Amino acid sequence: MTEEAAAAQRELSRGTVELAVLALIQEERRYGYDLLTSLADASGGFVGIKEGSLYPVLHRLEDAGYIKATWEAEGRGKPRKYYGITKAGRARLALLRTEWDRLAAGMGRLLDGGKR
Amino acid sequence: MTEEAAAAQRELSRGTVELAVLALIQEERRYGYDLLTSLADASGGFVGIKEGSLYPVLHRLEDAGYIKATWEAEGRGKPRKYYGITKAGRARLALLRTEWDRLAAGMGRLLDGGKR
DNA sequence: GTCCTATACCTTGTTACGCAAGGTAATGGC
DNA sequence: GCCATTACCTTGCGTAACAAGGTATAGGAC
Repeated sequence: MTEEAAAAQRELSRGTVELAVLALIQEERRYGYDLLTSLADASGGFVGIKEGSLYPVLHRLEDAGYIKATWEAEGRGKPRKYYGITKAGRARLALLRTEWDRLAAGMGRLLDGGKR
Repeated sequence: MTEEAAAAQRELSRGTVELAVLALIQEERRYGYDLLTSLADASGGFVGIKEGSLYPVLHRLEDAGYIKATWEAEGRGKPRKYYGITKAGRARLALLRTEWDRLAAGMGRLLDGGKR
């Protein structure tokens, strides 16, 4: 992957982070550090996020009441902060999902027009 | 459309503006003011852009050598600044299109995983 | 025993995108 | 004469994502 392509990917994926994070947390409870790899995996490597972005996002989502954290020390290593989705989070996820579908459809139509 | 949904749409569509604009200009030469409505139309209303965003984007694209402007006064009204795509612009468009496809596929996979 | 790596949390400062809110100017309808 | 529309533009703002750092624990390498 060229640097230009990577930059383009970064730029395009702006705004998808909240949606991606919520989607993963809804699937099952997650902790931050896990999300770093899970995000890349679940999207096939095309939705990434860096540490410096992730934690602020998680705090933002928690402040908004979309996710809720509980500390868990299971003996191993440092204790982890697990996030679960709330009822409001599910509603938010549904909304973002809808808007994403619309955007994807809109872009598809737009790009398709150029091909025809 | 609620304000929340509109905000979500704005947030998600960040980074798609350059791609959308290039796609439309590649289709046929366009001037700025026309793009304001054409963009919304071509995407079915789900990719929008405001004046305050459009002109900076056009200048950015022109500075980068992706599009090229020519003034045309066809008797009617104020003269228009028509933009055409350059060779570099076509390459850029292809790259963005590829990255967009990947992002859309990645998000699709990620969101699908949550549904199953 | 100490060092390095991986795990796991976090913050501060920067960049740049897109928007809101303005400004300028020409045409045409009423 | 005036207002809406077309058509270009700019300045200032909010904020998202990143880069680059910091803290701390556990476990393996040597």
